[in-house]
Amino acid sequence: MGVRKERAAGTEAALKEAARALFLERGYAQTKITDITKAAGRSTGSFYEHFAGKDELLDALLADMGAQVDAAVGVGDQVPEVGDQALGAGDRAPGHPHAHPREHDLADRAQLRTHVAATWGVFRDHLPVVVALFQKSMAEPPGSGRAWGRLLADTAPLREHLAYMREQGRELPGDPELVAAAMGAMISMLGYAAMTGGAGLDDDEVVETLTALLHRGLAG
Amino acid sequence: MGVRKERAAGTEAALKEAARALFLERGYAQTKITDITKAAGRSTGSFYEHFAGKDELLDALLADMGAQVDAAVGVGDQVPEVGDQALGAGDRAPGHPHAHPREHDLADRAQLRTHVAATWGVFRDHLPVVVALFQKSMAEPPGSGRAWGRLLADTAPLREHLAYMREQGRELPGDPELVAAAMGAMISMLGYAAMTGGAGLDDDEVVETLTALLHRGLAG
DNA sequence: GTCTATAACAGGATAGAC
DNA sequence: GTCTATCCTGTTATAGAC
Repeated sequence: MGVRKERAAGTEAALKEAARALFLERGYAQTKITDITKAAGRSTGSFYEHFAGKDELLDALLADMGAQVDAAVGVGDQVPEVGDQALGAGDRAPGHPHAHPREHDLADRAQLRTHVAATWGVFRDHLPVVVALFQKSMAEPPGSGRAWGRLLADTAPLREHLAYMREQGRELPGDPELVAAAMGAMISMLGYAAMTGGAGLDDDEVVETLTALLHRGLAG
Repeated sequence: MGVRKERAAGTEAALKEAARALFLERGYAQTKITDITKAAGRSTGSFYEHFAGKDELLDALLADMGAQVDAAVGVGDQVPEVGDQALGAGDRAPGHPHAHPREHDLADRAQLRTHVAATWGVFRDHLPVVVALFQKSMAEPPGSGRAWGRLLADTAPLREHLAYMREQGRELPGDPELVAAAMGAMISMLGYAAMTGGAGLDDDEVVETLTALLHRGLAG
């Protein structure tokens, strides 16, 4: 962190960092490759030396995020699936390493809260990437139906938890798949809106509120 | 409906209809003006005789939708605000005519269901426009914070209901504004995903499930 | 690896005849 | 009002020197 920035960090890192900042500020589609190179202080030609295009850059950012999330939660540890649920599990590398126990009881307030908080935390910690991913997925052809497929995929672990609950005789508000999708939709959409614009919002308060709402909703 | 289509219906109507179909199929951003004119069997130049651009075309579609929704619910009638809540209330014409009673009790299952069903119905009945609006708003610069502002605006009536409930001494899962936003986020995101891809989904089942989830969540 | 310059190509919007 | 033809702008991607 000398007078001149850590240019030694490498062009690739500089491009990534610039991209993160711009994706968060202007959005994915609005950020042109030349914007990124300009912000990073590099040339257009140099960009293509490192990435085949904007999509591939986002892939790289996604991989970085995946690695950090994995490192943060540890393999086989708790609530890793909510990280996936945040968005992008479908786009993630092959074979998600998380073999997650379906016995987590979401009717238990503490466990539910942990799940909600984990998702919220991933949003918070990787906002630029999550935002870019979200925007990109929302720009897809509606007719493809991929939004639904993604939502189902991202909430699959949640669905498993709910299915297990039902097997235990607990009464749910509806089909586990649908309820899981509804929960995921709520958290991700609210997360996107709140974190890109909810200035005075306290993360704990939001997690607390969502937990309360869903806890009552699920446990009755 | 003769051999050759009702070309007499007018170019403007043809363009609108083509736009609706394409917005739903390919998405708003991906639909080029030339795509619309081609589908409508008109020329590029003709398009600009009727609309200043794609945005203005969407405005026109939105106005049509607004008129239909107003006609359907009647002024001063029940649950018109959920129509707004669906999306776009902020983009709507000045002075929303709906003076909606805040005394609606969302802890009452029937009233809650009516609200949920109304929102869902607007999605269903005006899917192309809602989808286009949704996509367009998600493409905006995240840094502008408009997503949050829109969510708050669209759920304002909901918030009023919740605030009233709280005044009546009922305990909510959290701040009315936040809870309303969460509810709106859930319904709109799930609606988008489900209606653009949830093939075998039954509307009644979804409304029933959402109502159950939220009813428990709010009423405890 | 990095740069400058430029090719290649959308896509939006307009001009002017009919 | 509608058409065809064209202009113009912004962006991606590449070529080729350093």
